[in-house]
Amino acid sequence: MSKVAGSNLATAYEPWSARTRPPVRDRKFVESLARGLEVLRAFSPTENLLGNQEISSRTNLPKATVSRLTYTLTQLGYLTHVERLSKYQLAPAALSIGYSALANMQIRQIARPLMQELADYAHASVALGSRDRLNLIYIEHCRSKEAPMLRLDLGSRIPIATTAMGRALLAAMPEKERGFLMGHIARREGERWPKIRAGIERAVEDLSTRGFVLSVGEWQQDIVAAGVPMMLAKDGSASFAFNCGAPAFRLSRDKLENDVGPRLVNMARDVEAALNGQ
Amino acid sequence: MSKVAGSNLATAYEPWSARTRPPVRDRKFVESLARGLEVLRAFSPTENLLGNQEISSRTNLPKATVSRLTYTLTQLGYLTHVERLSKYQLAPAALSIGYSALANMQIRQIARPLMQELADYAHASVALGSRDRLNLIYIEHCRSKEAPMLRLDLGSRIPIATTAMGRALLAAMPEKERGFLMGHIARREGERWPKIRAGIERAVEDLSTRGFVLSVGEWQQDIVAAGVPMMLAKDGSASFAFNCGAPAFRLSRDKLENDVGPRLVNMARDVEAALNGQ
DNA sequence: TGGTTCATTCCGCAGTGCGAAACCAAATTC
DNA sequence: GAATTTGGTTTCGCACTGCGGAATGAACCA
Repeated sequence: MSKVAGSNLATAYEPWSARTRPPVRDRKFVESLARGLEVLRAFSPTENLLGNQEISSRTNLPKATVSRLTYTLTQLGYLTHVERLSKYQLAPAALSIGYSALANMQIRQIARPLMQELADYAHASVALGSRDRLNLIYIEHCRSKEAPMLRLDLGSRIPIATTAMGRALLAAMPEKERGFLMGHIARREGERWPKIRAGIERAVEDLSTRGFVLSVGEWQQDIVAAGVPMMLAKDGSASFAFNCGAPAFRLSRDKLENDVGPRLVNMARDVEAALNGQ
Repeated sequence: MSKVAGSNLATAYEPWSARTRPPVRDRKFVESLARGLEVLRAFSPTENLLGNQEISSRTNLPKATVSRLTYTLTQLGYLTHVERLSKYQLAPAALSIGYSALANMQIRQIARPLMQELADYAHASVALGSRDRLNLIYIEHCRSKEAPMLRLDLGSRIPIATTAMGRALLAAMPEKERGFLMGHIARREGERWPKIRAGIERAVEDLSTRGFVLSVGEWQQDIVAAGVPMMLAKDGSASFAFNCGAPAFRLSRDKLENDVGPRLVNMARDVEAALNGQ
């Protein structure tokens, strides 16, 4: 099945923005559904209030189309129309979808206790994420009691290119797929690309030599973290990654490299084993 | 604007299932988007793995259509196809939408500390929810430290008809809208309707006399809770509700009625004031 | 009053999305 | 191992949906 049209590569669908018009005509693909979802995606924690115009420019969809889509989404309760300055905002219905997703992932139940254990041990934050386009989405997150740090909740998106978790995933995926994603990242980052690229290449290196990768202040100033991938299927689909991180002053690089990193690797192996055992 | 087609009443869109074919032809409404989203909604924490057939029956969409929609949603990363027994499952992308929704609601930041305070005081759970069709969706939730109880996470759905939170909302909405929703509930509940109806009517009564409503074991055996509505706009849109609940053995009915309930009302007023102050 | 900026609505047409039915594949049963 | 069942996918021709450029409307501003 799925003789997939276009540039699909293990569902590495384009992260545009500019949906370059369907090069092949795929009779199975429902365009207007995709467009509608693209509208929902245009919203983010920082860009939370958007007018039709803005949505239109962010998604590259014609104004008239956006108007109809927002109308529909509002009818259905996924958006609310803020009269005051006629813009739209995500509404609760949008939540309900996502959270059914969370409830289903048995990987979370299995991983959580182990993650918490490590978090407590390292006085750090341990998270589990999965890729979505060029981001990672947190699907589980444990923090140590005494170190309430930057609060990333379930569902948060972090970039794939500069974070430990993201690089772990990149480093672990098939060459070809990585190349594909890197292409997109490059296009997006422009200026900063060479540096980012170096980081990724180091990650590939690190992963093969020590089993985990690092990000030391490369995503957020003063945050250090280690990352470990976990590929559940050999084809690269169903892939997750863990990170373990903390503010630099709380977690020395030495400890990260020689203690926490290796433990994170073990933890990932344990989760993997438990999952296969199931 | 929004000379709305069909039976829309303050976005009280049908909770079907059976989308009775658009009686009026609404040129603005994008049907296939609605259908695609309906497919996503078919999944729930309990029904987490669905095949095309099952989706088809749950949504009343023809097989062929569902096939195309699931194909599309999979392409986009909202569903994953579980090879093993060819069914679909919600994927992380579904999460990311919901998360952005949460992050935006300033009501949460304002309400949280007050909610936590009450939760601690009452050794109970305090939640804030908003309506979505015939459910409520938790958008904030605080529990007392020493009473880890049934774990309802953000995004959980609870029924509107039997819970304190739901009835609070029902009781507070305009007569006409309530009637409309009750019609749907009735149709859905069949047998149980008379009892449920009585509960709702008592809620209307309770709300006007004491400002809060109760649900004593009517949703879950042994769970007692009080509920208070909060209407932000006079038109009934943008409406939320709070609850405060606990296992029966931990919270006596007396305390609920005479202490916790009134406090919950005060809390809601405070939040309201703070929001208007903003 | 004329110039901006946005949203909505029009309207004719292209082509998408539809869905009954045919087709397949895998698992069961006889 | 043929026949049935159960689900998923594909076909195919057509209706009508959804499209989008352009016109219209509605605020706001100077």
